[in-house]
Amino acid sequence: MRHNPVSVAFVSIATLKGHAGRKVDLRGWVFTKRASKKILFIELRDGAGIVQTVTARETVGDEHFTEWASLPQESSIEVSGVVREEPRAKGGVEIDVQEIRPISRPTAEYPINKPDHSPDFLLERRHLWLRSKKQWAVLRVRDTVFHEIHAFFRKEGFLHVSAPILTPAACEGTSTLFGMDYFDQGKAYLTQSGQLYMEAAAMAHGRVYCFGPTFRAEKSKTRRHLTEFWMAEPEAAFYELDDVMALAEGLLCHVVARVLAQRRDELAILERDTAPLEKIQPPFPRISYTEAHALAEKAGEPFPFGDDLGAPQETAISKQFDRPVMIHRYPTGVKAFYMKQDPQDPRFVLCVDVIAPEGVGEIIGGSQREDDLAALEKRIAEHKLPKEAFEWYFDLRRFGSVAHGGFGLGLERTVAWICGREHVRETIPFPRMLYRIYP
RNA sequence: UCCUCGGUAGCUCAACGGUAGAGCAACCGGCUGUUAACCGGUUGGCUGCAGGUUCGAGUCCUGCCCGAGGAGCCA
Repeated sequence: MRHNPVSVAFVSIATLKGHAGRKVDLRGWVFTKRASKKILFIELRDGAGIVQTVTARETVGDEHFTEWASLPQESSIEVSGVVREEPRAKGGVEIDVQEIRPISRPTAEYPINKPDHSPDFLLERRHLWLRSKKQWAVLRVRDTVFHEIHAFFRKEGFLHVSAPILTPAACEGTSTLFGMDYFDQGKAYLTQSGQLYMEAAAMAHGRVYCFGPTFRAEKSKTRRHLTEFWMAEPEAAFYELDDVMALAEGLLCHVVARVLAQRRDELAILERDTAPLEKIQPPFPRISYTEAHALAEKAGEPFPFGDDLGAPQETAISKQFDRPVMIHRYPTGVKAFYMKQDPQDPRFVLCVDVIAPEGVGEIIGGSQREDDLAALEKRIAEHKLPKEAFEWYFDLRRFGSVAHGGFGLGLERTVAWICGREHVRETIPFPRMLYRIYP
């Protein structure tokens, strides 16, 4: 069935408008098909876009017409035809087919054929689900978010530094880690944060960030959790909490603006209302934990003062704003050991959580770090963490300690928010979750 | 780990304790500038697994398996 390739320049569907009136060669997959006696419509998908092809029986003859009309969904094909401007078509152009050359016919019925499948069915076939329109759009937005996070940090003078994936011990000592045997040196773990290593790198380069996969072995079963997800973690020397908040605000505004500029079509495919995204402009509201506590109470979601905010509280608070909310200065007891105590009030630490609007929840967690050696050693002891493992980390305070801080941004939650997706599992190509590691 | 809900045709779901059904998909035919096309027909089942109650279980009971949502934890 494989034909002899001739020296033909294949055209991308994304650039078809510039070829109006000309004959082109395309290649891709049969996305949808509607056939009748005289006319055949095949939507061709080539990865860059989708275009409807039109085949007339009287033009191509009975034999060809019958053969091409029988091509099942997801057959791979080459198409030769003339580009015609067509106001009735979705993309403004169509292809008048002269020839279709099948490359490979499916050997079984394509399983994803109607938009009424359950999440479990689709996740089991994630390798095929990626081809469908909305999933295609989500990954393109994700690509832009990924790229623009890098672009923003470079613009702000941050150097990319890769953090290790394998680590000797818990970074934060809170979450459960994926462990493995590491030769004769005992256990190693998949990283849950590159932050501590970024603190070291910040003392070498001033402003740094890492952006890589992160692993949490927690048995979380919610639409906001994955066991493997991607996190961007900037860290900067001489940064105080206000600087950390300004950086987070700048990053989110930059990313949203770039997605709006570059991914209009994809957001339309996702039926995402872009009006809320247009509002993502500085300044974001900044409220203290104490203010958040009062706000939650007023919104009918009270919780004990001193406790961490739960998902219902976060949702209730974020509903009262039209842009991300920064909640800062949480009680010491509910936050990680490395966060610096507030000199104004030692009951609190200099941290910030950024809650995305529209119910997605926390997308950023950050803080100013404890830069005083004695205070840090005390916190390590309070959290019952093994002091020996942190000797290198103490060195950062022994040799020229300075104020510094940073945050972690969850890529999938950010993409879920921007794309208006219910669940983070749709925002990563192959999600790893509590009960799923296939495909 | 806990709470709630679910598992029936390839898919999405119905079915009072009394002969397992519809829509979609697939296949065949018809028709149409179609676009979640439409119309007619055909095919399609160990009702998650194991036991129990009953004249009779998809339905009731017990245990297990699998999944979804939420809680906790976090990004």
